[in-house]
Amino acid sequence: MDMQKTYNPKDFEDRIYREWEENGYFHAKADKNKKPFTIMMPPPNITGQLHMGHAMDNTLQDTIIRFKRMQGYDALWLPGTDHASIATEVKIVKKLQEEGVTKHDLGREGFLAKAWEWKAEYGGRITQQLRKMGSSCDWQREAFTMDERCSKAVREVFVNLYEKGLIYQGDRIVNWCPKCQSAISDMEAEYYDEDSAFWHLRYFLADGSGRSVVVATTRPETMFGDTAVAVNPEDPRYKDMIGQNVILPLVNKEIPIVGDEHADMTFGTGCVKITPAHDPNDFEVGKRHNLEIVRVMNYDGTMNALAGKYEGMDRYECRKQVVADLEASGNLVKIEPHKHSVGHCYRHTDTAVEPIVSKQWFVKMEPLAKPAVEAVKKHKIRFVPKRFEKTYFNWMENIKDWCISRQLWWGHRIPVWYCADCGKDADNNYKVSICSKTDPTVCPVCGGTHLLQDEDVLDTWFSSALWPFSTLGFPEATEELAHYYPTNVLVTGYDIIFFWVARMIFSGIEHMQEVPFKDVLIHGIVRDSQGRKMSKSLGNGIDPLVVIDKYGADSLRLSLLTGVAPGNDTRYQEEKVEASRNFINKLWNASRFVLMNMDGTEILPLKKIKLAPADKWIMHRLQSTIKTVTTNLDRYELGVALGAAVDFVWDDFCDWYIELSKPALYGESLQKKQNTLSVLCYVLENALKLLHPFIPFVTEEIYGNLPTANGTIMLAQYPVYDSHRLYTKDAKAFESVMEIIKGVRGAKTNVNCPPSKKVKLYFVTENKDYIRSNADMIMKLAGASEVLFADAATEIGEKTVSLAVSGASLYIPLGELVDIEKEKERLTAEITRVQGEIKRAQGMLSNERFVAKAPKDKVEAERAKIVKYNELLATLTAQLADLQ
RNA sequence: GGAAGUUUAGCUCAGCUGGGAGAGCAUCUGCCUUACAAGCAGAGGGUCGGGGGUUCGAACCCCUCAACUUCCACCA
Repeated sequence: MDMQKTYNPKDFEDRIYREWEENGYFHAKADKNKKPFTIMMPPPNITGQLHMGHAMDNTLQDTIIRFKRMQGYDALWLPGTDHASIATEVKIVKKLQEEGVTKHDLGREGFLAKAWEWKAEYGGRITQQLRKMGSSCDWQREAFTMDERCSKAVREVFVNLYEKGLIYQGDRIVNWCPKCQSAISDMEAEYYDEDSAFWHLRYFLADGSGRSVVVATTRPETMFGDTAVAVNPEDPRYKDMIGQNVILPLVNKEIPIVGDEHADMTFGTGCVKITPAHDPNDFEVGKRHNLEIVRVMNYDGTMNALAGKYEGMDRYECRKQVVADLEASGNLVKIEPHKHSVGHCYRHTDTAVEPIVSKQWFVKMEPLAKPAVEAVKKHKIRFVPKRFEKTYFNWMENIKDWCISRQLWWGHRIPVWYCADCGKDADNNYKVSICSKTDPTVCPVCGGTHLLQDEDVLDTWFSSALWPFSTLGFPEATEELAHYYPTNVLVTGYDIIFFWVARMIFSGIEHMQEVPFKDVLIHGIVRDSQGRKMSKSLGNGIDPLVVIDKYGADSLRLSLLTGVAPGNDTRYQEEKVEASRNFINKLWNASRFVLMNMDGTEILPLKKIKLAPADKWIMHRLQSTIKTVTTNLDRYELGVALGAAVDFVWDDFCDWYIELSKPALYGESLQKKQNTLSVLCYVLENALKLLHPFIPFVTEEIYGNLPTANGTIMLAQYPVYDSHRLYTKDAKAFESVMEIIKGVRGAKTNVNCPPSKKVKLYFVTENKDYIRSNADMIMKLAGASEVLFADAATEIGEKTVSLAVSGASLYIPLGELVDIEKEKERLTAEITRVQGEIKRAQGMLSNERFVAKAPKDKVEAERAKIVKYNELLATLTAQLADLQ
């Protein structure tokens, strides 16, 4: 036994992790004789390192999976990382920029080589961090969204969807980031309010009548792409102009006035310029009226040849110039200040996205969304907490097609080839395209060999969506897939429900014909101590590794789990970590206490011990704690579960039981000592097991020192709630004495009892008779030899005993036992309550429909309640009469 | 415009299907007592955001108002 006086995690955390990993304790063997329990780790992006959010996410998962593993499940927690197409590419480009190189300098292949180097470095860093946290994942099954396994799955899924007609290519308005030079999905655009203006422009009618319409726009530079002006067909102001032409200023082009519902009579001037190539609504209007689509901007945000003399100008510069020119030509009516929100690229937050028409690949969502909604409605998937189902439905029921192509290099390349030999059609599209699971070499039409693969890569979420099965070997029908799929629970933050959770659900249903997980545990985000989001720009992020270095991984984990409720945000505060560390230190020292008193005493199995009342009491408390912790872990109420375990250790075990055990440990009877030590050992061992999922390192370390451990490892077995071990009768008796003691102003005991001294028990109370009548019990339980009374608090000091007693002492400063008036009040209230219950039950029973229709056991339960409460009422009334 | 969440002690937060207002930290008092000063014993501190309602009984259910946060949609 060589435990140090204070807990020092650095002494053992790394060593213990190494032992776990080297001995393969986290490897799930796809054992068919065991029930599987599976969690897929949300793969962190390889863009950098883990932050507090990851720490929280992984602590939750680790706690759950350790719990299940200890319960005997074949528990698989599959780790991995995400290539994070756009995010990573942006980072690499930035790094190259610092070196003075562009990605085009390197070329596609050279760039990808750099990307893989990046992956090796950052991916490795992340997995090291996970180990530091104590994450018990199965490293032998580690996956990466671009490894062979996952890429194969991506290919399979793409081709399947393509063949079903659920993937199509089309010209659509997409959010275009001029900096990434790529399309981004609707969700990747972030909207911020910006101060801008409404430019009111006058367009004259072409008939020379001098009549005009005024359109209001926030993007005057797109006017060159205008192919119509829309007015509401019901609008009396403009009704008669529909069908006529107006002249587009600066370029003197004639465009028609069309009638369309899109124009809101009450908004702006009621006239809208229609620019189908640069606005999603206009695009729709254009389709309805068969308008030409004129794109006037290049993909880098500059104007193209169709903008005439403005060609080559940056979009904002062009805006200025156009406005100036319009003013000069007298077409600018007014400028109205206007605040509106503008989409920005989530990777380049300083860059406004440009809605722009371009050819992209899409997934048709409607047929996929439907069964995905059903699955949740039919409770095949359960969100915890439930309210997030609403968020999910809201999105799924209004879903738009998913733009999956990105004009990037880092990612899964779209498995579509074009035949250069067959050439292009009038619309500049290749005549022949081939979508295939294997790389084609010849054109099936002309037999030519000049095949060109589509340049684009897939949205990074396309591969993440397949994570629950791509990692298990899909499309191969592997044993793992059969055993572990569907997984049990997905743990993630609410910020990612749309991006990821929803897409995994419809992907799982579509490709595996089964939901990917049964439960979705949604947690909040970790904010800083002032409640702000942790972010790079604010510089308020806390590095989990720094915290671990100072306090140890267990303390961090504990602090992240204390008091959390599913779905709620938490704040990171160093004081919480400190408090957690203090608890662990308490546990450490309680363990030291037990081990120090061991002196080579043989530990007996509980069956062979005649338990003293206090022993039975602590066993009873242990059992009910096990029950609370287990049921709450199963409900994903980790905060509640942890709270119960901590309270048990600190309050019941340390503050009471250890104190109560001292007389026996320091007393003369070897038998008593052995018995007590055995119970101490038993309770400690089980407490360690209870806490192990939360704080794995320290519990493992202490466990290794227990004589009962015998070199075994903690993972053995989670304590099982066992009603036979409840010892109800004695425990209840003891508890009632505890009540007596605690009830008198929440007193606690503290025993300071050197060997072979007798214990005197002092009470200061006005209700001596009550104590006397219970004296025997109290003495027995506390191991005291005498019960004495002090007449006043002064006699034993303000608070105590150390003044009054030399040698052994157990002090219990007491005040009033029970305040009679208060007790009367309490009884009266209780009687009212019971009367209420009876009334309620009678009410229910008098309801004929209830009696007729409700399940019989419910009706019986109500009858039983009436009997029970009537008895209770009688005793209460008697008690009240006693007091009078 | 639509939706969700939050509001409980000085701070951070628990409080499960309505039934005695809780924890940690902070503050104050007394203790280096032989597991632990990262500790022990005790104390103070809350009209559970405001108002209304249902109920024998409301932090919890219903209505309403207020403040804060978040998500979605729209923004010519």
